[in-house]
Amino acid sequence: MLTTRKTNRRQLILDEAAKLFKQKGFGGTSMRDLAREVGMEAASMYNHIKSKDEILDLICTRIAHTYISQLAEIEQTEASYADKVKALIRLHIRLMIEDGAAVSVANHDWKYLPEPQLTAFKDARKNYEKGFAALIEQGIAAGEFQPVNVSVALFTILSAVRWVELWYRPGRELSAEELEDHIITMLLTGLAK
Amino acid sequence: MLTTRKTNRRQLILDEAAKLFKQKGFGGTSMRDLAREVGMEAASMYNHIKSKDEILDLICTRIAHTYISQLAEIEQTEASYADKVKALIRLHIRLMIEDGAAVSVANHDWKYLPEPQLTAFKDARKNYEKGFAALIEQGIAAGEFQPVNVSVALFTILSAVRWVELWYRPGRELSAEELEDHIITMLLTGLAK
DNA sequence: CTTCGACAAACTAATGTTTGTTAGCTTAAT
DNA sequence: ATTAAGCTAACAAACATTAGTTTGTCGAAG
Repeated sequence: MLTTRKTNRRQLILDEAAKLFKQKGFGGTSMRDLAREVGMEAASMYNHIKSKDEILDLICTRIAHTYISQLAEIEQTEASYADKVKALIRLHIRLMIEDGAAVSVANHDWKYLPEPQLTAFKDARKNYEKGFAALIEQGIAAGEFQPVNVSVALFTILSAVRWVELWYRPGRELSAEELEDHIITMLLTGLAK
Repeated sequence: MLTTRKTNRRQLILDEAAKLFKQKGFGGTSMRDLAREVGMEAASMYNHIKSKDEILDLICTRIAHTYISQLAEIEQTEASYADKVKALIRLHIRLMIEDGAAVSVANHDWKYLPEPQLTAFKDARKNYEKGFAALIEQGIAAGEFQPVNVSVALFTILSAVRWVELWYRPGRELSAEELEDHIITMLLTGLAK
C-alpha cells in the first residue's frame, strides 16, 4: 500500500507506546516490550523515533495542545459560564474515552519528561488550569455558581473526571453521553437531596 | 539510645521509600537512591528488608488495612448515611494530609506489586469500594441522596479527593478542616446555584 | 545507484541482589 | 573483671540481568 509510509509506522509506535505506558508505566515499559507490540525489533524503531524520551514527549505534547486549543475555542463561545464549564467537562470525558491511553500517559507519566520539555508541559498545564479557573470565577461573579473556593472547585472537577480512564469500557451499561450527563449532574448539583 | 532499635531502621526505610516512590515512582527509584536518603549503603538495607518489592507491599498493605478498618468503624456508627459518607470523605482527606506519601504510593504504584500481593490488594480495594457504594445506595433508598448512578457517584467522590495530594501544603491558605468542609460542600451540594 | 527500513550484535550504564567480611555490642562462663 | 562466643548491622565488591542506544550490514524499492 501507499499508506504504509513513514508517518504511519511512527504513529503506530506512538499509539502502542501510549497503550503500554498506560498499562505498565513509562519506567515499566522497555523498548523491547514496545518493539514486540509494534512487530519490529527494538533497534528498528530508532529509524522512526529519536529516543524513548521523545516518544513520551510527543504523546504528552499532543494532549496538552489538544486541551489548550479546545479551551480557547470554548472561551470564544457566547454561552453561559455554566455551559462553558459543562462543555469542558464533556471535553475531558470524551477525550478520555476516545484517546484514553494518551490522556492517561499525559496524566501520569509527564513527570518523567526530560528537563526542557518538563517545564514546558507544566507551564502549559498551569495555563490551562488558569483559564479553567477563570471561567469558574466569572461564573460565580455572574451569579451562576455558588461562591465556592475556586481552587477546590477546579481540582475537584479535574480529578473527578479522571476515573473514567479506569472505569469506562465501550460496552458498558452507560453510553459516553449518558456518562457525561451523570458526571455533570453529580458535579453541578451534588449528591445530597 | 535504646529506641534506635530494629523496628526504627526498618520504618525509616519504609518512610523514605514512600517519599521517593511518590516523587519519582516505584520504577524510577533505585535502591541506591533510597539508600542515600536513608544514610546507608544499598546492601545494608537488606539487613532490614527482604526486597524492594517487599517495601512496596508493606506500604500498600498498611494503607489498605487502614481504609478497611476505618470503613468498618464508620459502618457500625448510628449516624445518617449522609454523615457516614461525609465521614469517609473526611477520612480520605485526612489520611492524604497526614500520611500523604504512603497513600500516594498505594494509589499509583500498587500495580507494580508482585503477583500474590497484587491480587490481594485489588480484592481489598474492591471490597472497600463495595462497602462505600453500599452506603451511597442505602442513602438513596433512605431518601437522603438524589437517585444518582451509584458507580458514578462513588468514583467521582474517590477521585475528587485525590488531588489533595498534589495540591495541599501544610502552610496553605486553607486548614485541613476548612479544606474538608469545602470539598464536602462541593461534592454534596454541587457547583451550580 | 541511492535510499529506506529492517535486523543481529554489541556497548555502556544502571539495576536489584548476594557474598564475604568486619567492627562493635551483648551475654555468659571463667 | 576478663575473656570468649555470638549476634547485629554496616560496608565494599561483585554478580547477573536488563536497560536504552549505536553500529554495521543487507535486501528491497524507487
